[in-house]
Amino acid sequence: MTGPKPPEGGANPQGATRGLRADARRNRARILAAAEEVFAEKGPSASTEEVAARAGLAIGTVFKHFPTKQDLLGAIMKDLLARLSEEVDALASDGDPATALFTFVSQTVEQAARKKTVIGLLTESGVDVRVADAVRLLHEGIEGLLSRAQQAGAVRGDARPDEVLALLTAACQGALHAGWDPDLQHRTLAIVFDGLRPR
Amino acid sequence: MTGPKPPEGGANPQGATRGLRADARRNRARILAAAEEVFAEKGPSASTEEVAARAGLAIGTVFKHFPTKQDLLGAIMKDLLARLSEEVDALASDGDPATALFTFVSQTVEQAARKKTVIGLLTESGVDVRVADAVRLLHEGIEGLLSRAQQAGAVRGDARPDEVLALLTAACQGALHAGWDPDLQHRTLAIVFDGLRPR
Amino acid sequence: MTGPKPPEGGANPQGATRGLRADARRNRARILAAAEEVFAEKGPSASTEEVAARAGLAIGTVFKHFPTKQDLLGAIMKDLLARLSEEVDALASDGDPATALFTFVSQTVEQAARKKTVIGLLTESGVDVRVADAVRLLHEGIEGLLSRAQQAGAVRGDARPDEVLALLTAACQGALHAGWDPDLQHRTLAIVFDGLRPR
Amino acid sequence: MTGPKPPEGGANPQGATRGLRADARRNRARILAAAEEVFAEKGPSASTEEVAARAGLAIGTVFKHFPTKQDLLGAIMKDLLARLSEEVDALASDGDPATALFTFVSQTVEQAARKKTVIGLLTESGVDVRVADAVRLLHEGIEGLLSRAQQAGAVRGDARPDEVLALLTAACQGALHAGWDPDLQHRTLAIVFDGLRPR
DNA sequence: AATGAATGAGAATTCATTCAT
DNA sequence: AATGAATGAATTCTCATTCAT
Repeated sequence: MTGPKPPEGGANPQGATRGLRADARRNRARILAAAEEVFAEKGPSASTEEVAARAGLAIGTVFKHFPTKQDLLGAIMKDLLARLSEEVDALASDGDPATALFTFVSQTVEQAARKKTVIGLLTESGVDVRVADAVRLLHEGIEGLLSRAQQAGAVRGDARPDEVLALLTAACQGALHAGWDPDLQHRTLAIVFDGLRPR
Repeated sequence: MTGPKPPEGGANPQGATRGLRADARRNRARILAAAEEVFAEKGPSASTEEVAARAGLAIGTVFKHFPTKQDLLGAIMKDLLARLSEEVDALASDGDPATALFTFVSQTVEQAARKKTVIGLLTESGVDVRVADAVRLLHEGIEGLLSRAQQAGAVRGDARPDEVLALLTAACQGALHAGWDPDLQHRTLAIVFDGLRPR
Repeated sequence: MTGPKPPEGGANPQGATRGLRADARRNRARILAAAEEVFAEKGPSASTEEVAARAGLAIGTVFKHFPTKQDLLGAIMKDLLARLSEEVDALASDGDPATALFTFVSQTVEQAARKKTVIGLLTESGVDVRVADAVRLLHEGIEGLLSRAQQAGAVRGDARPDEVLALLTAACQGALHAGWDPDLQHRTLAIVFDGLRPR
Repeated sequence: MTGPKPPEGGANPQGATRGLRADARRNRARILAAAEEVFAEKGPSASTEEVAARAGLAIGTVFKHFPTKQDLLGAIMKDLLARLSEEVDALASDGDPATALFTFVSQTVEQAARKKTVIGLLTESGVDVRVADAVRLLHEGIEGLLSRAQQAGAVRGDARPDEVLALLTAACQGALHAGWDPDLQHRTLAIVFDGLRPR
């Protein structure tokens, strides 16, 4: 036996894609993109078949990459959370501490509305273990943003991270499901931010 | 031929129950109650069969009253909106203008969390005609509550009804899907309310 | 609510069919008959769809009666065992003790070959609880037949019931899967019966 | 161009392995061994993928050697029959004529039970052409064993080879599917052997 | 030759909806 | 009006087989 020859994938940040052939990795990404779109538009009860069609792949390929629908949903969340964490980190390192938190929230809500992502599912309720780590990561990132904003005097001292996350998810949900237009979105967030400022 | 005995179409607020025999009206109510519970617990993808079982009726009876599942979901929403409107009206007539709006919001969010009702669907996106009226009614009620609160100086003058509704639905969604515990719910709403107060 | 009106099914021996409407009971029987044929011909991996087609019913109907394929297989076995037990009882009450056991075995093997039933699966290995009772019943019946035959001096005294059942199932399997012709079947059983006689 | 190097088609008993490179021949053997195990454990509906995994090879390699699953099953049978024929030959040449037949049957049944091989499929019904030769070979071997035993006075003169094969397959099936324990197996065969002895 | 990703037909199961009783 | 059995399309998941690497 000559043994398998994994294309030694160098330093790849996406753990799940390591050890996959180039084409498989490409398809995996396509599936995730398609799934994010489809589930955002039709909710988590959309069919896996439709995800496959949107990705331009056969249904079997989707199930080969994600053996159950739950796995697929979980992978989307993990991906989404990872992206948000990156944004948090970016803002934390080069943003103005006084506004970085608000920028992050605005940005995320806008994205939720625009890309109709499944952020509504990105919370701790019903999340399986595989996603839990990613959630914790985001928590910590927000915690950092918040404490900086508080030190800068931009946010009241008694606000806690879980409240910020609650407001964030609520706003995303609202923007997503109730179809807020940009103006309404802006005005609504203005009120929320006012609530977060020191009196 | 004796024919059915419509109990005179007097002034019956529940439009859909006019012209039904007493037992049929009772069944209709039972179905709605069961459906609200079931869909709350398992989401809108729960089966109609289960609704029938919970109501102690045969599946055929459910479909006799609500020809499609959509009709059933629509009826629940209408019911829910009607109940909310009633609460608004009650608060408008005998509540303290300065606090009635906040009370209403708190109350509604708490209910959403506790009863896990389908309030998430109670927005204008994707609402069929039959529910539109009920939504408008709630809008108007909130408008009244808001303007009173503003006149009493409890809420900033530049807040608009659609922002309040946006915050309400967002909070309900958050409470519902992210599983806020009572404490988190309270603290989060406190921030929102602070944002609504005059500076 | 008027409540369901089960057609008070009198004295019905088939426990599982009690409380079913006449048409449902008829269909249940049709499904079992079709399933017995199909699984006998193609083995247990034959599709439920084919069973439905053979029964002239929609696939949903089959799954309504037997929620899983396992349930269907289990029901067939139970049925088959019940039928065998009846034959044993009949032979025990009016047959000649000296020959009843051999008659039963011959008869059963012949039937297995002719009707291609799934008798091969009628053993204790991998049998779920629902069938266990039926198996026990058959055991007891054979035990009775055997002890009578021994008392009549037709069968050696040291033969045990489990050996008889083993020979029976083996012969059925052989007849079924190896396609014994009537002559071969007869000659083979003659040898087995000789082995069971006192020396 | 150098081309493949067929290791001269000398006198190789395993027809199918002629003309294969050494590593390919090794893989073929590995696949057969894995397949025998897997199909024994899970029945013929086990997946080819699992066979590949057990063999430590890629699925493509399995299909390269055996273009269809049927081919794989057929090859296993042929292998098994060949092994049985060898045992028959060995017993015929150095065993006691009076007991060789019984030894062979006992041995084979025990193996069937222990290794849960696919012997159940080793009969004439549904056997494809590729296996037919091997079956014929076994027939002849048994015929030899039987006539010797008859000449030695250990088996009744009127027993015919097809009866012996029928009893053998039946016993294997029984042992395999009904899960006979060693004790039951022994007692059951004792009866069968008694039936084969001269009275 | 070997690999393993992709394919897509097929299988089990669910469920909204219809209709005979 | 109510019942609940039947329907069949849709869905999730499996697996034999093909084929680009």
